Amino acid sequence: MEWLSFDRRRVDKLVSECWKMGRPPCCSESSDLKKGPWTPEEDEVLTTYIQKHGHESWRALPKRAGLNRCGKSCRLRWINYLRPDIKRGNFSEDEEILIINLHSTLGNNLKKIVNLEHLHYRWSRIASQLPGRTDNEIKNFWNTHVRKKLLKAGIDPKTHQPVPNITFLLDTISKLNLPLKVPAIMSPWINNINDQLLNNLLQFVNMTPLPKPTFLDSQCYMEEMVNQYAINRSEDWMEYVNNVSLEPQSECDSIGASLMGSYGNGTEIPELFTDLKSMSHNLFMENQLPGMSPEEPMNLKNSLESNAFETGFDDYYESLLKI
DNA sequence: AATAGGGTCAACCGCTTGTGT
DNA sequence: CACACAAGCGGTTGACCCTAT
Repeated sequence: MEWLSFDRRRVDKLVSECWKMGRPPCCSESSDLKKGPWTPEEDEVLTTYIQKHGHESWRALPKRAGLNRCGKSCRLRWINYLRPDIKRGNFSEDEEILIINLHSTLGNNLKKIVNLEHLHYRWSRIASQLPGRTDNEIKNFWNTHVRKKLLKAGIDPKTHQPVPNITFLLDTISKLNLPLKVPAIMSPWINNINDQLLNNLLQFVNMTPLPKPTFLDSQCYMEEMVNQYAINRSEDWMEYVNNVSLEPQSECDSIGASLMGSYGNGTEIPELFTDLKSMSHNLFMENQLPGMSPEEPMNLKNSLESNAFETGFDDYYESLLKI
């Protein structure tokens, strides 16, 4: 029970620290300090106090100023809203371009190279280049405007690279003339055709490119999953998958799991199709790929739903290529 | 007119980093 | 070096607003 002891150590540490200090942590839930939107009166009190005394200690500030808020809340309110040099209003086109440029250069600083989930954008560093704008404001602007704009233009907002086009990928696959023992779209994983195609497919499935250092690992991982499943074909396989060192993307898991089902003797095709259908549905209806015409997702979905079970792999594959 | 759904953004939460002792 | 505390940071939430039906 390693995971349990880890959590417990952490919790014990926090609890003992609280007892030692003889007070609850800042902004604890049990505290009766006010939360939520600030009133104009509170703003006035905070502004007046800071203009008169500054903010050398945020923790001590609310008590001295007579505010029933925690220091953290006061700090946020001052920095993001009350500061006199705050520039309010819409972002200009120049600001937007600058944000995108800064995001592409500063944004890819990886805190931990090994895991994309830990990719942190340096909003504060970006904000420091835009006088009067706060990191919070830029972060919101990015998430609500710029991100969507880039996606619409077919650019991955995380990498600033063009997103691979599904039609192009299917066309490429069709030229490879693969045996259709498994759905052709899945073949690259087990046939090891070429790295670029596999990478494109992984990008397509995950919506973002895999980090370069782990790409080959992902390929080996997929192949190893196939081998392990072919050898064991038992519930132990899931245990194996859960214990490998490389963390797979969840979508890859789903494809891998589907692929495993058909790899050994091909008797689990219906399950494979079920997974493919739901996977395709999720990919095309929920995460609509940028750069596609509006009809494409629906066409593919219809094609999958109407053809997959009745006509078998070859027709299914053909129907994909016709889109 | 009512309301469902989506967009926006201020504020919060939890974790990390920096600093002083 | 270890610890305690403050401050900073990025991700997420939820209230509010607008628009389409």
